[in-house]
Amino acid sequence: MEPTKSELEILQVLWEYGPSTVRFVNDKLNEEKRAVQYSSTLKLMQIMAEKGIVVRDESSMKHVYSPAEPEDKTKSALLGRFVDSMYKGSASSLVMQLFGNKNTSAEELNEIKDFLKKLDQ
Amino acid sequence: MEPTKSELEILQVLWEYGPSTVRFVNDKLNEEKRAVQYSSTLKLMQIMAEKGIVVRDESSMKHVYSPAEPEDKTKSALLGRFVDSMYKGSASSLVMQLFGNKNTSAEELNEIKDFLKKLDQ
DNA sequence: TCAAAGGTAGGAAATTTTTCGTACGAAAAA
DNA sequence: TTTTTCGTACGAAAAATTTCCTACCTTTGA
Repeated sequence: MEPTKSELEILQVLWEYGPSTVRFVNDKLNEEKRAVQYSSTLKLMQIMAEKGIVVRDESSMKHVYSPAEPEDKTKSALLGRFVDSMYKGSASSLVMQLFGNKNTSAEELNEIKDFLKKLDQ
Repeated sequence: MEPTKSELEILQVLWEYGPSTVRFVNDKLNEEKRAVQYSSTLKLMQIMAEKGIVVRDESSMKHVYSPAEPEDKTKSALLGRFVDSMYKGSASSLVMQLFGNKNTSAEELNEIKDFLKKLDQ
């Protein structure tokens, strides 16, 4: 399913730190993003569990949440949708825009060149 | 400002076909996307004008709407935000994901290689 | 033992986004 | 001229998202 903006923030915490409790996620959100009440984060994560975006381990009192899908799969899907809607599905258009006007570092550029070389082999 | 999903659909019509009336945009949405009432599209475009996302030419009875910002600028901003939030700002990560698991055509790949070559010159 | 701390559940309010009904004016056609 | 068509304005409803209050249960520690 389609994570909303707030849900994506939560997913990002789970991706970065692995399976987590609501308390942990809420702390990270407050540290890294913005002020948000514990019960808001709780509610949102419960909703995500209902939707099947995350799975919940209830074996202990402190429920532990994990992404239902692998990070890569979700990111790929979101990226794909982004390319489709913004660049009519043209990945190359996206890349050109990325490097055409953004000040992307030479380092980044080299990484990509290496990567593309390896794709050929 | 931050276009919503529906607003983005409207922007895309304006980008593709140039300055347009509500009627025209509404027709395109119905042809290309989904059923939506004329008055819904009208309302949305009026809101977008209030927000400053589009500008409205009221000189004729049929108001003509245009994007307030150049297509590239808006797309770059959105893409930038996407990279920041999804790939911690790493453009190369994004590109690798794009080609790592999606079935991107060889043609697309070549376009990008050519593009990168030109960037060096 | 029992108070305090910390956990979940759930409803409801607030906000944002989206949709549409209706009023009304201008233009075009009969 | 009169009717029909086509346009905007506006309010409000509906839907989706986000936030928080409160109840209540479990664990911990004094």
